Amino acid sequence: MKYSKATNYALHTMLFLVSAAPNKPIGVQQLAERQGVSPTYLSKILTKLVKADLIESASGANGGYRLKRKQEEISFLDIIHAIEGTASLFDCTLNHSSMCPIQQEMIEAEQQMERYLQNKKMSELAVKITVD
Amino acid sequence: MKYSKATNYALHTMLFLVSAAPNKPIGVQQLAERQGVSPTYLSKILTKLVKADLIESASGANGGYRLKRKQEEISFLDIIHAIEGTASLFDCTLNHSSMCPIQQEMIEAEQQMERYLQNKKMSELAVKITVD
DNA sequence: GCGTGATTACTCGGATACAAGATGTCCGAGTTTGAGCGG
DNA sequence: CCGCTCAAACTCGGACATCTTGTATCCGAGTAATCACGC
Repeated sequence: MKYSKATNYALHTMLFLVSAAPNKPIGVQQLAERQGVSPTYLSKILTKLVKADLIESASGANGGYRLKRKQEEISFLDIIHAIEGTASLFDCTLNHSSMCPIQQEMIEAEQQMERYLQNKKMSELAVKITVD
Repeated sequence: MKYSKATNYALHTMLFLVSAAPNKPIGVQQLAERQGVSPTYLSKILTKLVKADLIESASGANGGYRLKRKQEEISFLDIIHAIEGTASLFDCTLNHSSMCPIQQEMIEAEQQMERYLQNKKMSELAVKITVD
């Protein structure tokens, strides 16, 4: 089990957008070059973020992507869910007579992690990245 | 990101072993049939549990698998780590100048989940499965 | 100047190629139990 | 009754085959800003 690279790209892109000027859209080329990934692939990832209503896109010349919400209203979990989906990490394929106790514990464990990510907002990190 | 089916099989097998007689080894065929999976595949999974020192195997006739530790000393995390490995869920592939702040948060989030799984012992579930 | 059209710089979406890992199967080898058989 | 041998019931491990998913590329289409040109 691993988080996908796409999640990695998404998080870093969001972090960059947060630290950039809020109004000017930033082209996908610039974002891709910064992370060493192809622009076409990154745009595919960003499309998911657009559909999740985290960012918005401006087409045409001088187009690009910019935040749609405030920093304080964007959590790690929002981004991760946009990329990885919201399905549970664990599926009990066995058809028990009753609800699977293992499944219940796994869901609870997962929620522990999600609660933390839900409370982590982009604004907390925006301070740290003045240089890098 | 998903937990693998192997983890599912491993957890259910452990739960069954916990609720069974502690001394008599249980054959892989019986375990496999119960979960609707091929015996050869399940044995491959159980080999990992053996290497993790959670269970032990007895070869030859009347052989099989049995617990190596007490119920109270086997946590969900032990089993999951045995199957999925202990590597971090998130890898920042970008080579920052400094340690990646995103990576740090993700590791912290992951530890939230692992702490919960570490504290969940098999003995807690053994009670629930009298029927199922 | 001022509209109008062409060019340019972008995003968007589908189709497709590629790679890696998860999933599952097959088979030969080693190991223990227990039954059968001969002394 | 004892000991030997042999078959049966197991696990073990490596080598495959297959399938799904993540990763990445290519290309045509649409869209908005900007520039050029003619009036």
